[in-house]
Amino acid sequence: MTTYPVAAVKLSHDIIETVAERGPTGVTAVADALDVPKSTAHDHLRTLEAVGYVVNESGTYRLGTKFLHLGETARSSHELFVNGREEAHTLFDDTDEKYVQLVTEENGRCGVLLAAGWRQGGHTTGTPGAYPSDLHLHTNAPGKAILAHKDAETVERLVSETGLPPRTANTITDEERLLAELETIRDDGYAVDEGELIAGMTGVAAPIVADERVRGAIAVYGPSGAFEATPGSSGLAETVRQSARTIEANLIFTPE
Amino acid sequence: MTTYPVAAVKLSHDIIETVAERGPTGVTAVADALDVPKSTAHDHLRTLEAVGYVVNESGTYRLGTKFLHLGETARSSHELFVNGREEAHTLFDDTDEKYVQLVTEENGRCGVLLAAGWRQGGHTTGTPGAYPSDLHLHTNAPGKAILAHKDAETVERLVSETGLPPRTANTITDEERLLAELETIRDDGYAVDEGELIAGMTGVAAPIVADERVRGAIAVYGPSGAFEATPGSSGLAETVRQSARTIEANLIFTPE
DNA sequence: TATTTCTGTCCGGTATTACCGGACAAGCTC
DNA sequence: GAGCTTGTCCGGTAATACCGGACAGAAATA
Repeated sequence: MTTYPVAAVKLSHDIIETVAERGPTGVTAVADALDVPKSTAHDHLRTLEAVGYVVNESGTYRLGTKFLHLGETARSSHELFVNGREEAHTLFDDTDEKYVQLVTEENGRCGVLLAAGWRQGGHTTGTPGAYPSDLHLHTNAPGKAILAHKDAETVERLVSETGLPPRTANTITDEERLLAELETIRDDGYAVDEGELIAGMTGVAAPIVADERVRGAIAVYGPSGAFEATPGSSGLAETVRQSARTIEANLIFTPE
Repeated sequence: MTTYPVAAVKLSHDIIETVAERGPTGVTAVADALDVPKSTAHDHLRTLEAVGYVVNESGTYRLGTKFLHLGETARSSHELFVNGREEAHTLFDDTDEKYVQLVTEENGRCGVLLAAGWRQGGHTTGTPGAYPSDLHLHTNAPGKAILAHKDAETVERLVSETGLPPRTANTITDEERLLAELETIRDDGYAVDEGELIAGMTGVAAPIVADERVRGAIAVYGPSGAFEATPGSSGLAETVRQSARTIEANLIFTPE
């Protein structure tokens, strides 16, 4: 069980999460949802408002745009994003009608740095779609690609800590099968997800390795119907691997 | 002086802000920057890590991608963004080589919901550039457009609370002049910023009003040289106003 | 319109806990 | 390998986060 040295911060986090889930919410609704006194919820909301994390609009609270600022700052300071953003967009342009993600690892979970995909109307806005949170590594292609390049003991530790919770019926929940698949991924140089994260969605991902360390992975996702029987036999897997290599080169050749 | 009912949350906020400014930072650096004991900084960083706000990479801490998720959630739940996003991109496409922003008001500051502008390489990524934080309303075009449609007492309150801090030499710092300009903005239907936020950058903004209430503003910015002598005489101001009207219509006609 | 029942906000006491000094180990740089 | 860092951990205590209760105002009821 993870512990929280500063309990108050954990509560504020839960409140933010609640407001995020419910959209604009009142004090009592938040208090009820988290089963804390109304006054406590109010204390936290007031501080969160003072620092700009939430906004008070005549009684109801919503998330502030400060998170957009922080999110942008977070990824702009990430060398994988800086070195991979352009190539990810190139890959996106090359693989029509699919989604492209640039993923790193954060505390044993997937951290999505870039998600291109949503085409709005006619023109490509290129604006990201969803930035999912709390994605376990074993549930998707980029996560597995990352996992495949970790030491055995790290994998063991992660599995024993968090287990292998399923997302769909196809999610790998058996450790034996996971380890076998990681072996395959190392051999092939890419990972495949056939409806393991989202039913009906297939993905191909290639790991990004630099200086003997996995820095993340780049992935292409799309409706399963849009893929060849085996993504490896089509050129797609190789295309994704090429993108990964380009980013690896950027990482290595970039000064600092 | 604003007060913080839960001091611990305020400290965590300051730590996040510090990490945001400095990029990947160690415990001692954070502690020194905020003048708190190393152990206290560590306590907070550990909790922030547990909730996913920061990531620990072998001793140094960086911001987590969770902020991207929260940022996206924040604006997706905002009716101005939902109803204005497409029109903002259309406006962006119509006004080449400029920046477009969709702005709301948050606690007397500007909240940037959408910032289109950065063209990467040849293809339009449309991906947002900067999401600035802590922008006072009087320092820029969309802010002034919003301010112009607030009650006199609200304006008075905001000015007396925060004053009129300058950003550049052109920023309005005199209350008389501000009030006069707000009058002009109401008459014209648009606001102009000539190097008041950023030296050498000119902007035109139109307020977005629905149900007797200012919901925000939409703005076009660009290098001052790219603008006609007076933005009003060119068609630009009218173009921006049209975009604002379209968004107003979306806001009013959208169910709920 | 009067009444009831919500809401969000505020206050002050107390027991919890956040803060802090100090100590440890591991990774640097001379 | 010595001397410096660094990040991490522990436990006591004084500060404070939490909570019950009370208030005013807005809806919703009648």
